[in-house]
Amino acid sequence: MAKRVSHRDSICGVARPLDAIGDWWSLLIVRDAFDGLRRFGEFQKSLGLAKNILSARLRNLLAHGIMETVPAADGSPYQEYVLTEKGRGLFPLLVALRQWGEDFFFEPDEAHVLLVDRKSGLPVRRLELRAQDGRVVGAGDTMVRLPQTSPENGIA
Amino acid sequence: MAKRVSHRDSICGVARPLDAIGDWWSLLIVRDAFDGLRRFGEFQKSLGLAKNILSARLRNLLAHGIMETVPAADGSPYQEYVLTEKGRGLFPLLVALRQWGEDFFFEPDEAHVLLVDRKSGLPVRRLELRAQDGRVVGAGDTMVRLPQTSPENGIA
DNA sequence: TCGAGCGGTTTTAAATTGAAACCACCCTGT
DNA sequence: ACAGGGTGGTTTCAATTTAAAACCGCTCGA
Repeated sequence: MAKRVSHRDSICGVARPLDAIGDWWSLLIVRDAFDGLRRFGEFQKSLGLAKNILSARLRNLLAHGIMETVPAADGSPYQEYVLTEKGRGLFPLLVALRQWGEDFFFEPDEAHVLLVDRKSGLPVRRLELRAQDGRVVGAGDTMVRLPQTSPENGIA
Repeated sequence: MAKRVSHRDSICGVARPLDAIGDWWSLLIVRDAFDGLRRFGEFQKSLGLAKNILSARLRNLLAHGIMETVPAADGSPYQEYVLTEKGRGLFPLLVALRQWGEDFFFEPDEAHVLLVDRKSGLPVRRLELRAQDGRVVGAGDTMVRLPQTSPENGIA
């Protein structure tokens, strides 16, 4: 469960969150939670994974503060799993993943779900990274700056 | 290697790309590739993973068209691994992951790398999802529309 | 009080991971 | 020619993780 990462990775800002999510199942659970699923059985039916795995993944998400349990909500004596603010912070990541999937994993004419703005019903725009002045920047237009040392290339 | 996902997932637009990436190591390899790393040994030294694992992950990334091998580049008789356009399409996802990490995985005063605009040297803006009319939309402002059926809630 | 649904845990086999050893190829020096 | 080192892997094997299935306990309604 606790995958050890190198020091370089622990400061890098990418490996640490990856470690918290755990594995892909966790991300699919989070996606379903955004969909409004809350109950153990709902996740299990939606994802089709074994109950012990789901149990372990939920426990991990709870331990990392990505989800939390709330007592009842609709009378039943069971608890429900809901996203915390930290968990809701994963929304852009899921959108990025979805848009990447739309770009490269579906044939142009292949049917797939579409993320639309609830108010207008129109598809949302593409995620774009912008600099402070509003320019859209790509990977090559960015670099990472290390904490106190001199700048260095890449997006590390 | 080939994790089976349900039909619901195969159309969902999230599970399919997840399956292609494979696991977290692959995403760290892609991150390093954005950093300019190209050689087997560079990846291995940077990530500190076993050579057989790196070999398997690179093979998987090649198989999914996320990276490709190019013959030489600098005289050496070896091949190099570079991102394809599909692989470069993962940039927003990595940025989303990084920004989430910055938000929730570092103490306010804790040193961490910063993604900056290369031209201005200033930090990049936050990724924002916008509707066609330019409004910033969050998870609750969106829904998914299935291919030919009636609309349905959630971000599925 | 019986049974069913829900939410797990335990058990067990199978698959995956990862460390280390091994190997092949090319280049360099002598 | 050939010894040695760097690079890029594959193979081997033990240990961990995964996953399916059985089991368990609780609550509720009949």
